[in-house]
Amino acid sequence: MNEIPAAVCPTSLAFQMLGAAHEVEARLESALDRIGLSVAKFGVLSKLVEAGEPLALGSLAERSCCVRSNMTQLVDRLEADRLVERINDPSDRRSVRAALTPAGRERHAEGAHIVEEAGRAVFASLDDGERATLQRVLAQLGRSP
Amino acid sequence: MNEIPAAVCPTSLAFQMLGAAHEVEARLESALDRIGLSVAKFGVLSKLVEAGEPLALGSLAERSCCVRSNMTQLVDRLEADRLVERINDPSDRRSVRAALTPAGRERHAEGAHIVEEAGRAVFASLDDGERATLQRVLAQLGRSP
DNA sequence: CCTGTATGATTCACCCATGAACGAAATTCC
DNA sequence: GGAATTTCGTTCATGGGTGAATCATACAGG
Repeated sequence: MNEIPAAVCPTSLAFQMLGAAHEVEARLESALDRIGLSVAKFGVLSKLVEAGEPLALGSLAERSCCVRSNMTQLVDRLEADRLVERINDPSDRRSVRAALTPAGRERHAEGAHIVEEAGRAVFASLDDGERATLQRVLAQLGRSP
Repeated sequence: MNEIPAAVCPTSLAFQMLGAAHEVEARLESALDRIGLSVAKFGVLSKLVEAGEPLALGSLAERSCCVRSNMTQLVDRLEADRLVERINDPSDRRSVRAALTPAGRERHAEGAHIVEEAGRAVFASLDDGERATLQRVLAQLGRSP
């Protein structure tokens, strides 16, 4: 059976995708909430850990695929949490770099653990092949635009 | 090749999924923006069209998988756009029902057209089999929790 | 030099979403 | 009938996101 799959309605597929992603995000969000992080905050910490050095807010916004004004506020909150610090760039006085604090580095490590767990739970109902297919299809979806 | 797919990292898969959904949502959002709608507003109009009758805000919130306070504001904005109207329920004076206006019904029809187009464009890089697989995997993801 | 122009961050107004607190109305249970 | 409880919508504070406007600084070209 199922040799000739019926054409999939693009509208319902799109909304199904948004719904599923909403579900996944809610699960990560509630897991991270246990250590006072959000998906957005964890994302910023990850970028800083990856980079291995303080990053200008604009660069951070670009890597996070969001606008600069958003990063301003996100870093405001992260700074209030004492997880990052703003430092001035002497070589360009317009620029402000976000630097991880030791607490930020540590919180990111805890977050990475939690996200790994939560991710595993979310995709537990899929077998290895389905996960690989999903990854391939999502990547394809990102490449075309 | 690829007989034994490497295990997929759940963290990166989760973030890839959020990123792809963000992309899809942004495309729908920008398409709907041309007629002054958003994905959230279109969703509410759709629920009202489906139901074929005015719906209480609580019921609308439940069908949209969001909290009631959110629906209050969403209906505020839809009412400001003259696309829905609040009507009192004489049989339960606590209840407020949202009713489509003729403009709302018409705007929904335009939106449905636009979303269909945009959805088709978004998934254009996938073949029929991939779309069917994606749908199946997303459904599976939603069933397990 | 100095006058544009481009770029970095911020502020502001807005949209969407959540949860807690609240008042009003319906229900339940003496 | 009246007290306690539940349910409905709203309001408020907060978090996360966008785009437009603004200010300071850097970087041209004359």
